[in-house]
Amino acid sequence: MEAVADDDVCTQWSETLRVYHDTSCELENELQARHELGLSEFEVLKILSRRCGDGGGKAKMKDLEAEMYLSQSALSRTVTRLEKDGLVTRATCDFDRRAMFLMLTPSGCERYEAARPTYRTVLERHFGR
Amino acid sequence: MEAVADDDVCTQWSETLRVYHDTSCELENELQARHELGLSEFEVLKILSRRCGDGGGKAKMKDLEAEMYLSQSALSRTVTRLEKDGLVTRATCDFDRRAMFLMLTPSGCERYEAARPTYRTVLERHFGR
DNA sequence: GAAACTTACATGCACGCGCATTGGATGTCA
DNA sequence: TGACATCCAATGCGCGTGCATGTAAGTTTC
Repeated sequence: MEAVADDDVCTQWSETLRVYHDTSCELENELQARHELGLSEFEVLKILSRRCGDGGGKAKMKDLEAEMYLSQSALSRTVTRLEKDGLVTRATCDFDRRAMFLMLTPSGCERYEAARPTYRTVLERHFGR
Repeated sequence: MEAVADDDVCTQWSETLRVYHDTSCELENELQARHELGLSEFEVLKILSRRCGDGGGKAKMKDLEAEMYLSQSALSRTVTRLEKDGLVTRATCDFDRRAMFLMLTPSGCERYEAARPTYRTVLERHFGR
């Protein structure tokens, strides 16, 4: 019974790999095609919109980093992209001028809300009932 | 009950993301540090070694591609890397000169066998009992 | 059997990632 | 106060990936 467990971990890993790749590819493609958003970009918007409900969620970079599976540098550039697209604004923090606050712009909020159904649909296709 | 299902798919996806990232990062790091192998490289060796048991498994590129979550171009380059390291050899197929056969070299076989315990250990740490 | 199509693999290219480093701000200790 | 460690974010760099394309070899159609 213990020997069989070896096969199990491989199988579980293969299955995880399959689900991850299928889902992330489709998410990436759909979000890009329909909303001009990468998956990382979307995830940032998602967290920001959760942060402060509606009307401009804000969060520090460090907090975002902790909630995402993205390195500090990758996150920094993702935010740069979002900022360039006008979906997010950076603001220095008064209390700690090393830190940066992020704020969702109205346009960012709008884009996120538009993309959310696409996101859900894809997830439901892969995990749904 | 149906409304809750929406939360479920997100949760399932988050969980998949977490497991995938944690596991693949650790696999990548451990394989690289201990055996100078990337995860993609290892997966190719793994399939090849399964293909024909011991003594030089061989397979066509197309078959490999079908078994991996890797684009055709990425696979081609992965094999180039493996070939450069002497772990694999390319051979043109007599019957179809477009196709390439891949063969595990003794060195490749050895490297794979050495790396396998590392691979298993990591998987067991993440999926085990 | 020649032209049109398809298939297998390699390669140019752009992009996003992680690692390491940098630069500026903050905290600490003597 | 001055020296040093720590922290936050940005950036240089190299790498692996996917997409689009190129090239050569097989297949189909007439």
